[in-house]
Amino acid sequence: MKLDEKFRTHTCGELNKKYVGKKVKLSGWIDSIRQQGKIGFINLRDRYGITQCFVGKELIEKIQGLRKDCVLQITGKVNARPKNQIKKEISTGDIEVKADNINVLTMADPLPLDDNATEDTRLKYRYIDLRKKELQEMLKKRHEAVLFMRNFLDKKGFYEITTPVLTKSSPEGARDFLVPSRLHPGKFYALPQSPQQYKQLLMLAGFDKYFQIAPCFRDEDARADRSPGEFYQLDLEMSFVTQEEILNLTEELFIKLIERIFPEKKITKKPFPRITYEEAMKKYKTDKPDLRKNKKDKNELAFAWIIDFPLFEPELENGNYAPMHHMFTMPKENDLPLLDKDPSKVKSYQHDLVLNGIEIGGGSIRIHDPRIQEKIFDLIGFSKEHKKYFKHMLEAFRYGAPPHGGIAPGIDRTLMAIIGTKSIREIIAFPKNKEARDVMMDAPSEVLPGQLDDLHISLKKKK
RNA sequence: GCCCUGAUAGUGUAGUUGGUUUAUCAUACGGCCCUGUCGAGGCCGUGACCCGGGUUCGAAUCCCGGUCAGGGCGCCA
Repeated sequence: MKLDEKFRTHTCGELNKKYVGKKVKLSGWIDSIRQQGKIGFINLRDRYGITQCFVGKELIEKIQGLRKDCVLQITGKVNARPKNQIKKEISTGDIEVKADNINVLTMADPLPLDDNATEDTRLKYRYIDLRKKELQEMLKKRHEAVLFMRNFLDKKGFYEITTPVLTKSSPEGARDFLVPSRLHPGKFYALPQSPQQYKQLLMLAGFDKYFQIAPCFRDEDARADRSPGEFYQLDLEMSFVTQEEILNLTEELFIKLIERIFPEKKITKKPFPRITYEEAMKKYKTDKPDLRKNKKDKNELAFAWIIDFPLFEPELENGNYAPMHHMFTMPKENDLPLLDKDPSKVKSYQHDLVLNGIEIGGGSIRIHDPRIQEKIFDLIGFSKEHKKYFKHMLEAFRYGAPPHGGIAPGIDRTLMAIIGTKSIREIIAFPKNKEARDVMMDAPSEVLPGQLDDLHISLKKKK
C-alpha cells in the first residue's frame, strides 16, 4: 500500500515485529490516553487498527489536555514490547511506537456519547458511532458483498446501467415521493419505487442482461426489517430467460457470495428448497417461512424459494383485482384462459427468495405481450386516467418485446438476514428512523425563504 | 390513521404504591497524585427529573394533553 507520507508512512493496524527499529509516521484518532506521572501512553486508532504510542517525559507537556478522539500525527521509532507486555488481541500488539514528535491535527470536544449510548443517541451522532469497530466491520462487509455481486454479474455478461431517479409517478403500489418541477409549474417528478419500468424497457432495447445497485423510494412506514423512505436493491433483468434460469443464477450468486464473504455461515440446504405458495400457506401459515430447525444458531442460513403465487390477491369488493406482486407479472400460460373465467385461480411466474423467515427478494417473468398487459390493467380496474400513465409502456411493447424476467433482492435486508442483526439500521451507514426522519441531519426540514418562489407551491402545514 | 412501551446530569442508569431525596451508581468532564500503562489506578470537585396543564399542604413519582424515540397493525404494485 502506497500512502502519502505527508501524514503517514503506515496505518495504525500495520506495524509488527518486522518494523522494529524503523522510523514511522502515524495519523489517527486517540482511542485512549493514559498518563502515569511523567510518562504516558496514547492508543492511536484508524480504520486499520490501533497502535500504542509511548510518550516520554520530554513530550509529556505536549499531551496535556488531549482527550479521546483528538486527531494526531505521531512520528517515532518502532520498539518491541517487553515479553510480559505483549497484547495478542491486536495486530500491533508486539510493538509500540516511541513518540519523538506529536502534532495535534485537530482537537475534539468531549464526545456526546459512549459505548453505553442508546440507539436514539447513536443515530444522532452517527458519524461518531460509525468509528466503532463493529460498525466499520459492518460497512466493510456491505462493500465486499456489493463488489462481489458486481463482479459476479459482470463475469456472467451483465451490464450495469443506471436509470433515472427523477421519473414518473405511478398509480397503485406504494406512496410516491414527489419532486416539484420548476420548469413545469404544477407538475411533479416522482422518485422511483423500483426501476421496474426502465429495466423492462432496457430489455426491449436489447440489453439482455442488466443489473443495477438501485436506490428505491417508497413513502411507507418502517418495520424492524424495513427501512422507511429509501433502500437499495440488486435489480437485475434478463431476456430470453426462463424462471428456472433466473432462480439458478440467483442461487449461484448467493451461494458463492456466502462462501466468499461470509465463510463462517452455513447454508442449510443446497439447492434451495422450492415451496409453492399454497404449500407454504398450508404448512407454515406464511409465505415467508423460517426453515431453520435451530434458530439460536446464528450461523445457519435457510434459504427457500416460494413459487406458483396466485397472480392476484382475493377479489376486492368492487370486483377488481390487486396484483400479488406487480402488474407486469406474467400469468402461467396454462392459466391464461382463466383470466376471463376466474382470475382468482390464475397462477403466476412470481418467485420470492426467503432467508430465515425474511423475504429478501422477489421477481417474476414479465408480460411481454401488450394484449395480455392490457387485460391485466382491465382486471385491476384501471381507469382511462390510469392507463394514460402507462401509455408509454403499452406502446413500447408493440415494437418488438423479447420475453424477459428478473429479480430484485434488497441489499440491506439480505445483509441483515445473513449477518443476523436485529435492526436493518445497523447495515445502513446513515439510516432513517421509524418516522423516516434523518435525526442527524434533521431531515425533512422546512424550506429556506425563497426556495418555493419558482415552484408555484404553497405550503399547508399539518395540524 | 390505530395499539403497546419508554423519556432522570454530556452518556448510561437507580429511585416511580406522593413525604429523611440535599435524587443513586458508573462513565465522561475539571483539579491534584502517580515512570510501564493498555477498560490504568488513587483522592477531590462540577453536573439531571422531556414540555404544558391539573390534583395535593407537598409531584421525578398520580391524572390529562403534547413532543420525541422503539416495536407492532394498517400500508409496503
